Formats: sequence, C-alpha cells, structure tokens
Amino acid sequence: MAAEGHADGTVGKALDVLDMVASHGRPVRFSDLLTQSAYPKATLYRLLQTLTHQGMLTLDPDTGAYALGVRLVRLAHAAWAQSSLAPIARPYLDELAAKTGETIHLAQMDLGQVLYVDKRNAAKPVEMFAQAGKVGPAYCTGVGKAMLAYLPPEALEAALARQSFYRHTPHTLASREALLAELQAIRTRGHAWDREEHETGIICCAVPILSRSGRVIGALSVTSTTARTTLDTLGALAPTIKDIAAKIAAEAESWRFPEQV
Amino acid sequence: MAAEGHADGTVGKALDVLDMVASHGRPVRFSDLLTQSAYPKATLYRLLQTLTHQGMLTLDPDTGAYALGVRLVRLAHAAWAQSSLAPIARPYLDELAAKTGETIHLAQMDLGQVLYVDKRNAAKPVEMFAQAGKVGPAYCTGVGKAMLAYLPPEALEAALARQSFYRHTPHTLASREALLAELQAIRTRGHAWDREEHETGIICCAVPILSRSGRVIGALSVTSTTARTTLDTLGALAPTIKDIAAKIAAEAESWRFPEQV
DNA sequence: GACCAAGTTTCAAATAGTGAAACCGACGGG
DNA sequence: CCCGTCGGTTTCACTATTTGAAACTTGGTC
Repeated sequence: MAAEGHADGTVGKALDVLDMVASHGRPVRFSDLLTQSAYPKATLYRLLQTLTHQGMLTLDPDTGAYALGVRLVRLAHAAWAQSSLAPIARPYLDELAAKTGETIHLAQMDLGQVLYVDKRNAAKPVEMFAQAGKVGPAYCTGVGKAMLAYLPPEALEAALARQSFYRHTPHTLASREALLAELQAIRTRGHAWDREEHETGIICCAVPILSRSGRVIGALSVTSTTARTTLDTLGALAPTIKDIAAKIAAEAESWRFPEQV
Repeated sequence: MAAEGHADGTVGKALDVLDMVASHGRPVRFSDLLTQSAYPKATLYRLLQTLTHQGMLTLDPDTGAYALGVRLVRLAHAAWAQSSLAPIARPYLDELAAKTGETIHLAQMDLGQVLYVDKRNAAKPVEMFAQAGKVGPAYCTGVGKAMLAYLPPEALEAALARQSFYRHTPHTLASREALLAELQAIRTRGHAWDREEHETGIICCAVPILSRSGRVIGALSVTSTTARTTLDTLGALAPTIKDIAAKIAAEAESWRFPEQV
C-alpha cells in the first residue's frame, strides 16, 4: 500500500498521503505517517496541511490526529452515484437475488484488484454502504477472473503484474500460466467459476458486464456454499446471470450517454 | 460550486476539478469542463490527465468523457467507515428509529453546510448509500442549527459567512440576527427545533453530538410532519434523543482513541 | 479540399514545491 | 530548577514543477 512507483507531481503525492491515512483504520498522528512515508518532514507536513485545508482530511484538535475528511464523503456520494454501476444495477441485483436466493456480488476492476460496489446477501437483509467498497484479489475470485478474461492485452498484462498468486486454498490457481489457461476457458465458456479458489466451501458463477464496444465495465456473480449447492446447479443459473448482466450493460450505456447514438 | 476563493496550490486546483466533475451528474467532456472552469485549456488538460492517471477519474475511451474513478470509491469506503459517525452510530439510530417510529437523520458539519451521513426512514426500509452524502443548508435545518449553536466563535463566523439565508418558507429564519438569537435559545434549551423552516409541513427536533471536550462532532434529529405530530409531542422525545446522542458521543470517543485517557 | 471544433503538445517564464536545519513548547527526569 | 528530548511547526535559499499562449493534430462537415 506504500509501494509507490510513479507518484507524478504534487497531486500524486497528496493522493498518496490520502491513501496512507485511509489505510490506517483510525486517525493517525503526524509522526506515525512520517515514519511510514518516504517524504521528508516538512514536505509531509505541507501535504497534510493542504489536504486538511481542502477538507479532504480532518485534524482533530484534541489529539492532533488526522482522519479522512467530510469532503471525501461528499465526493463519495457522487462517485457512488455516477461512476459505479451500483445505482443502475440495483433493481437488477434485486431481481437476481429474488430469482436465485443466493448472495450476489457486483464488482468493478481497480488496478488489478476487484472492487465490490454492491451486494445482496442471501441470509441477512441489505446492510449499508459499509459492505461495498471492499477490495479483493482478481486472480482467485469469480468476478475477478470474469473481468480479467475480457481485458485487452495491455490492461491484462498490467493487471497480471499486480497479482500476488498467493495460494489461499488447495484450489487456487497460483501461477500466471494456470490463470491464463483458465481465462481462455472462461472466454469460450462465457462465464467464470470460482471453485473454492479463494475460500474453502465457497463457490460462485460470474459473468463479465461488457459495453457494446466490448470494454469490461464490471462483473456480476452468484455465490453459494458447497454445503448448499453444487457447481452444476449454479451453472444452470448462468444464462439468467448473463441476461441480467446484459440488461445492466445496456442500461449503463443509455444512462451514461443518453444523447449518444 | 464553482466559486473558488482559495484554491491553494496544485493540489487545490486538482481537487477543484474533481469537484467539478462530481457536480455534474454524469460523465463530462473536456470542453464542457473547459467552458465552466477558469483554468486555461492546457492547465485543465494536465490536471485531468494527472487525476485520470491517479485513478481518481476515468476517461471513457469510447466517448472521451470523464467520470469519477474507482479509487475515489475506495477512498470513500474508508472515509465512510472511519471518518464519519455513521458506522458507530448505526445501532443507536436503529434503536431511536424503533423507539420513535419517525425519520432519523445523522449529520455532520461540512464547511457551513450540513452533510447527512446516515438516515432511517419512517416509511420505507433503509435504502443504500445513495441516501447519505446529501448536503443541505445549516441555517434552516434542525441538525444544522443544533451544530451551529455549539460551534466555537471563529468556526461559527466562518459558517455564518457561508449561509445564503434564502427564505425557503414563511418560517425560515432569514437573517443573521434572527439566527443568532435562535442559537442562543438552542443553547439554553439544549435542543433545536425545525419549525417548518426548510419545508412546509416538516418539523423536527435535533440535538448536537458533542465530544467530551465540547467539540461539535455531529447532530441527530427526529423528523416528522405537522400532519402527524406536533412540536410538543416531538419535544417529549428530546430526552431520548439527547440520551442517544450522548451514547454515540461516548462510543465515538472510545472507538477513535481507545488508548487515550 | 478547405474549414471548424475538439483535443493534444510545445516551451520559455514564473510559480510553487522542496527539505535541511533551526525553532518552539511541552514533558520528564536528574 | 535546569537540561535533554520529542512531537510538531516554520524558515529560506534552491530547484523542479507548473503555467498558459500559441502552434499543432485529428476527425468530422459542407
């Protein structure tokens, strides 16, 4: 999380600092950040000041600790509403959840990682935003592989370079080669499996959400447990999932550019 | 929204651009932003490039339109979880909603504006994040006035300077003087009313959430309609609301700085 | 084929950012 | 009571980054 290769300009550094503050789960002191960051004291200080002044961070006067500011929450709202697929997809997720009775995930790709932007839980009722925004690995999740499979070569390369290939379970595809073969299989099959590759007992069927021009804009998955379902049963849902994914894609396109062709 | 007085440094400008993109409800073209912003072409172009490169914006290659990027969503999640009171307050909001059966708002102060960070709706079940993140005026809402009343002098001054004092309804306190008198009344009373000051027919009772040191960290309100309730009935709930606010304050403090005194 | 609009690149001048070091106030021994 | 230290803030000469007018592409239109 602190491994920076290319912090272009002052803006990059500032955002880097923002990430640093975000990565701690709680407000951080100046000195904590100082030891963690590569920036010299004065530079870090100024960056923090600027960010605070801009409302992206808050400096708690009682404790002298920095926390993420409210301006970020406000931007968050906008980001959530406009950038992510979540608001468009919501009714479709509901539909899919109702049809399947299983856990649904909606994800987007973020620099080689999977960002979950919305979710329907099989058991519990919907929780608030806290559930979304989580990130996960791409190489060993259904949604991750579904998106990787349809990435253009350069983007795929960039994404692959960021995979850890840690073997979470005995089923994890823990090498570049194994993953590439799997991606090929996904392309011919049209959907991706998660065969307990991330967590034992958890399986899922995922499909990519593609724009008309073939660009990956997200992925959709139905998750279950080996205790309750088999891959085959889940596979029977694939057409339904694809159908919903197509609807989401269509709506995303028309909603985002209504005046276009 | 485009009125900038103090865009310090490059970072300020970049964040300004970010806001500009966010303020449009949809992806924006370069030229739209250009006409709107004061920045010269090349400058704006570079800022957009940097932000895009940093993942804060996305450039849709099909249409050449900029939208908020996923990195922002990720930061958003962190901001939501750690900066705002929402996650801490959630169970208490539920409790208050159950007790009162009315609409509950949890808000924080953001540069003279009220930022709603969570909500319980009387009628409908809880919606997703989309509901939170909304901003509203401070001078004519219950939560806004509750927070203003307990702000230190300089902060109050800064906040007042940003109020529009637009007369939304006949009951709106549309002058600085009227508002100041009201704030004094709120301090002695311990809670704030909204007497149909923002919307006709909507009333509410709000209390500030204060840290042990007396700093304003948020506000909590119970809202209803004149059709259903009176101010007096709502006022009877004031002790309950204060109680919940105190609990939230206590938890916020212990959660954020567990190792402190 | 010339024209126009949108987007991208250039380059010298000017601004804004850098960071070693000095400074400050609070704390805690000795 | 004084001295050393620790977290945080400020200074200032040095430099790298940012700036923006203008030139240049690209792609679509008449």
